[in-house]
Amino acid sequence: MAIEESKTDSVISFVGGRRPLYVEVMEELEKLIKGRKLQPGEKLPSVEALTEILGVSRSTVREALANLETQGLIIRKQGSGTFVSHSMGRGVMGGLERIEPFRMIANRAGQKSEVIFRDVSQVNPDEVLAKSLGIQEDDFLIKIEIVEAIDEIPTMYLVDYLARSCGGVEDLTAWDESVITYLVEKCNPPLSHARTEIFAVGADELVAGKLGINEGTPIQFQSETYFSSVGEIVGMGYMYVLTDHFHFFVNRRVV
Amino acid sequence: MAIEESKTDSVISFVGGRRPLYVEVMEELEKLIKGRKLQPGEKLPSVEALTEILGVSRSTVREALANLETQGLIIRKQGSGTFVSHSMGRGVMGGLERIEPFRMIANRAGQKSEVIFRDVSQVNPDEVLAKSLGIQEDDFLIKIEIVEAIDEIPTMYLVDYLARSCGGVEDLTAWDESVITYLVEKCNPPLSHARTEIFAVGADELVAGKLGINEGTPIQFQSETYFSSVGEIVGMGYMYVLTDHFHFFVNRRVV
DNA sequence: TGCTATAAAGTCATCAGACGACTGATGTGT
DNA sequence: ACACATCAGTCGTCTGATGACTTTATAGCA
Repeated sequence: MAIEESKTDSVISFVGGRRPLYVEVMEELEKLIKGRKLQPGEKLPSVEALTEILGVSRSTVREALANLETQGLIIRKQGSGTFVSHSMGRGVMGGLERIEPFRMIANRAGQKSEVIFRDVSQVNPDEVLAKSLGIQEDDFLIKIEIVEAIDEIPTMYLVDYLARSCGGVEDLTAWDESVITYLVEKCNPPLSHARTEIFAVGADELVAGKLGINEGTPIQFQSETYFSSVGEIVGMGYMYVLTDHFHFFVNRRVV
Repeated sequence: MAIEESKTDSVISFVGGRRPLYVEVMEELEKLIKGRKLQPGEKLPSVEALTEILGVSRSTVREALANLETQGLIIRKQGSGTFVSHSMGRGVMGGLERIEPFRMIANRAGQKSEVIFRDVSQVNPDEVLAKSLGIQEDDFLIKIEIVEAIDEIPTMYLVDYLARSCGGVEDLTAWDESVITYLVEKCNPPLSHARTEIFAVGADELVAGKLGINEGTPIQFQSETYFSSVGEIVGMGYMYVLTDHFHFFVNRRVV
């Protein structure tokens, strides 16, 4: 079935129309699982049944299921069926292994995040940044500073540095969503993956001031490198998180 | 092609013989990528070519590729080809998103880890553990305490609690590799995935004593839940890490 | 009745072949 | 020099058939 035809035949609605069908199927099933229409441990409809329900072929269903299994959402058992993983217990959140706007993660955890400080400026990179991003020290970068509050408590101080190719100060100033969203939607090539290093440190004067805490307070420090879909480094982010009221988690899998 | 027949027809060698074929294909390709036979950014043989090379069908190759893409090892582009991800840059390390013995992670980072304290005992669960593991408080668990040193500096204090079904005190005492390895290789059903929550806290008296640091020193605290391949919780781990000499990182991906 | 062995149904795994859709390069005409 | 058409390569999707494994139902026997 061609994609164009399937717009009418398939239960699945196509928004972009460009993405592979199996991705749509994945998202559809993901919604069911995360929306608790399917309980942990529950058996999914058989592949045959899903082809009926979703209006796509077996191959497509199977490819979607394969991916969901790799993501740990489901477990397939030959001869038996496909089941929702028990690890999808409470909340079914995506962990740090996924790149998502902070606000989205917080919301899913049932907490309300709010930007209480934001500043965009143009700066020259220091030695470390220049080396990381592969540019000269007399080149410039966009610097975005953000302080987020969770339930009205300042919880996160975030500093992002983006390569010039991602846009100008005006673009980022005008942008009223997250930096992540900007990198994914407005950059070309778009943000594809990142590497985050995680430390525990004592808050220094700057951070303590931003978050309204005492110097030396234990705080989580994350250093993040942003990669575009072609593998270039497009930016770096530094994050200071007070884990008293909010914390991150990671879903891990045996190789 | 049946699995039995493919033993002779396929390039892939079957060790267990029980696992799905596409898993074998995945491992084969993974080896190529990690062994740097295929450089980051390099184009993989086409699906058609791979069916030839590996002696399996198109569907199987595609399912393997789908999974590898979800794992972030490769990127597929319709009409263009399949490419090794650039994130496989230096060293091809797995981050926290993969479950691996601590020592393996440390070694890859060029650091030498050593167990300087280890104790195995049998304990009753407290309320939290009993609830998490779904057992009674008068049931019992295996408790494993470990202190690891990196380059001879005590860096990590690890406490694991395993369900009784995983084995007895003797088994764990005799086991001279990591707890992770034990859960993967000796448990039935084996360890499949885990969820780790990450905090920054000040070291309490116990931890400070174990690691030889001052009370209140900023330290990373990880709380981990182990899931078996059938989705049951098989254990929990608590980890205190001094991030001065060693730290973890996470590879993140856009949806 | 109660147990066991066999049969059947259900489901995932794999194979094979076909065609559509997209990308990138090449070539052609203005 | 530029815009457009063409074409080969490759991934995406569909279909039908068969194998392997699990679970359930059934038949037979003690």
